[in-house]
Amino acid sequence: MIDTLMRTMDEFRRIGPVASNELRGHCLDGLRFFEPRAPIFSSNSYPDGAYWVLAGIACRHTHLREGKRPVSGILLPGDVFGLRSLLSQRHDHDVSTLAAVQAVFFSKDTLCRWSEQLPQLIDALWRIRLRQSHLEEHWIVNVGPGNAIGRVARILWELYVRLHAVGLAHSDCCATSMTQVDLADMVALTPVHLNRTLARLSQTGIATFRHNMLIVHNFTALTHTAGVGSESLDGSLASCRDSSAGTCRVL
Amino acid sequence: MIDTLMRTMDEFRRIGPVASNELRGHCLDGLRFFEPRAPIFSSNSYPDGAYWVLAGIACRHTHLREGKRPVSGILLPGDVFGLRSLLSQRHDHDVSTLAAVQAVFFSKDTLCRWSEQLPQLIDALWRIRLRQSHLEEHWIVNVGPGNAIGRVARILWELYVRLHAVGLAHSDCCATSMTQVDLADMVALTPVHLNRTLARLSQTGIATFRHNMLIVHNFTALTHTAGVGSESLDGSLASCRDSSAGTCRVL
DNA sequence: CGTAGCCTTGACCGCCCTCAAATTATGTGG
DNA sequence: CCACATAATTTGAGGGCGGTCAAGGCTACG
Repeated sequence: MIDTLMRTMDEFRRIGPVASNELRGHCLDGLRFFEPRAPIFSSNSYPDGAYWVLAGIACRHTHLREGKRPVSGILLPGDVFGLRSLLSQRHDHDVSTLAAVQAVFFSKDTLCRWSEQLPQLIDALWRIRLRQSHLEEHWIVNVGPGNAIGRVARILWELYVRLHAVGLAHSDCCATSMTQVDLADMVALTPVHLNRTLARLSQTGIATFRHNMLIVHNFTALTHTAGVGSESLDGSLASCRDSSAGTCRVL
Repeated sequence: MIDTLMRTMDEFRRIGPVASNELRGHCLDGLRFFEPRAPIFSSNSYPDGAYWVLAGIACRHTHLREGKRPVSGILLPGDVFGLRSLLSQRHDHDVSTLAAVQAVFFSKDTLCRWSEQLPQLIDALWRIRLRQSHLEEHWIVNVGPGNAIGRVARILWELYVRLHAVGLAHSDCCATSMTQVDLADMVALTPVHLNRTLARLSQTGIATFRHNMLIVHNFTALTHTAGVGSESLDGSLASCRDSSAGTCRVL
């Protein structure tokens, strides 16, 4: 598991054997476990470190009055969170698990030390974070305009592609660990209307979502329904990789 | 003008006199001008550098079929753009001016050189970029759920606060250089309904938007209408500052 | 004075929300 | 394994918010 993620990280930034060993060693010390449906970070608390997800599924969200709980991102194995909050000195949103999560904790001290001694590691983490930043922008573009079916298709598309990328999908089927209420929060629809929209996607033979399980019957149609942006999103998912073999540190 | 921005940058990251002079010198060489309503970056092109806005107003946006043009961020003096695209090797959205813009161009070579010799400068630029990242997340939280009046209030609130912060507002009045169509794209409403919503805000004595000019009559009510998130947004705007006086480079 | 862009207003309609209830999973203790 | 409680999904009916189409007014500029 760790090996797979290390290879993925290496695509973002070649970190070399020394840093690789340091990181691998830290994965043993800093490993933490979280129950399903448990909070990891809460808003307005003060961060003391960052996490690297090894297994499980989590999400970024906030709590609004009236019970609204908009979700602003999905965290899968290989993703990093808590990094940005270290700079801004405060969490501006919550992070909670959906499925049970294993994550490696990097304390602020550890990160500061690496920043001096193994800056390529910090660079790699930032590049991983950067990819999420791209996804967030697509989230703005897709959750704002567009009708219900387009937004839902967009989310299912992202789930399918990303879960596949980290090996959490088998053929056209993936376990999302999400309820329809979770999905509703992600696309800013009511659970009732989300359910109707899912029914439409199912009736048209595009995708089915039942019991936390997503089955994509027609990926081409799903991509098309999700609308423009999917191609570029595809690029975003693959991007941030360090094709220049890392001559620049922070760039 | 440059002095003011240099001071602001210094709050994000103390960069010292050497870097300060280097940056100031570069502001003369790399200065570029853009007409109002002109493109600066276009999607799917390949980036060769980043910009630091000295004067004017621009925005990030994309082009969707059906003429939709969702806006994902506003760029004001002091803001940085094009930085993230350098890492991902491709622009995933457009940047266009609203008002005429003066911006300093940093070529990829320059940034790479600084990355080696004056890393605190790169760090400062990233911290500035980071603040925008916070705003983007609030954009997701606010453009998604919530009704028209809340979304519009949210945008007017951000405009008012940010324009004030960079001295582009006089008392309760600011020139936004935006049409109602621009605003409509920012909140994902049709121009028609945006107009009605603005009328409501005007009738209730909260704010008026006419002829590119925003006048806030009741800031407290505007903040309240914009809803929760404004307080934390306030924090985001002020955050990312380097209160620890910069012992860590990238952190 | 005329044209073009922007703003404003009206009428109509459909998407999505709200409220409510029925039905089906999931889990827990007996 | 069953009875029960709780959570999640499904379906229905009705209404409001915001979209769409269209026409008219305002402003700027040549």
